[in-house]
Amino acid sequence: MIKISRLADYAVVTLADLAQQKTPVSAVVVAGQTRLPEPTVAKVLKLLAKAGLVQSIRGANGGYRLKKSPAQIDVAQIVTAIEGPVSLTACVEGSADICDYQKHCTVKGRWDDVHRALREALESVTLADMMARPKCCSQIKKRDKRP
Amino acid sequence: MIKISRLADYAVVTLADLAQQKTPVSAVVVAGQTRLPEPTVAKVLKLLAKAGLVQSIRGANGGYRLKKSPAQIDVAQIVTAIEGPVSLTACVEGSADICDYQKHCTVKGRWDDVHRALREALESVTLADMMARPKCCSQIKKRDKRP
DNA sequence: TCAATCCGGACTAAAAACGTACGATTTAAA
DNA sequence: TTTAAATCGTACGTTTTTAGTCCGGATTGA
Repeated sequence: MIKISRLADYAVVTLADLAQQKTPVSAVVVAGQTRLPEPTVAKVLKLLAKAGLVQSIRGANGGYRLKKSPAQIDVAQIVTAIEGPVSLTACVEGSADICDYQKHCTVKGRWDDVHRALREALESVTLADMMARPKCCSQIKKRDKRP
Repeated sequence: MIKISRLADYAVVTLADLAQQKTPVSAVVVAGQTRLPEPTVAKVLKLLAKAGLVQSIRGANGGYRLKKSPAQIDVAQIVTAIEGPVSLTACVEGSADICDYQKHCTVKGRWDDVHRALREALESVTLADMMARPKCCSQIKKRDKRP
């Protein structure tokens, strides 16, 4: 299935946590609040900082804080920060990559439309959207373990 | 990066090839025409048949043919046939799966919007769209081999 | 100075994807 | 009726990707 990595999922949770902080918080604190493993949170925050979504403050009392408002951060940015550019296949415009079958490929260059639609979809949902509290349900959902 | 599997990519090429055939063709023939590895093509065709996108005809002179017109087959169907239901994370409505952090997760259930946008994006492009010849470029694009 | 904190890369282990192979089943044609 | 051409289902080994961990170095406030 098409999916994003767990790390990108964590990134959203991490950013949502940061969005609720007034002062910079360390990776350890974020891990504690989100219950995510510390080293992994640290890794995610590093990637987010590199991508410019959060600001890192070094030294004692340092930590991270959002660099933009939640409404300015969309899912595409988050995913890109963690996993690199969104691209479904190797055969994407501008890609330096090339598949071996290109010579005989009849759909050459035709993934671009899909790719564009996907990117727009991811850009249409912001962090603020994802933080909006659902009115009900989620809290009371009962789940089974699968076999 | 968000990406689909190579198998799904092959599926598109395979379907595009089938779309140009008048009579049923075997997996071996499709492999020859597309230059894709035979066993892999066979696997892809099996999956496509199970999903109802192609019709399989067993026995001598058997093979596969499209069950719908290229305009009726969208990318979402193809990807779903190969990789199963499109879902970005475990935390999707209706999923039997559950992540361990759900109790403290502030974005619980909030991937659904993204998920929906993504699915619509994939449904908006059909096989017919992907087979439409680009007016120019693709054919003459020169590429380098990668190192 | 000292302690807290980020930085960057390297490394290991686990999971998924890929490609392949094989025996069973079906069916058209000889 | 026999034979050959196909698909079907499953199982397996390898490769690739992802997740998670760790450590030494750099930065900064107290």
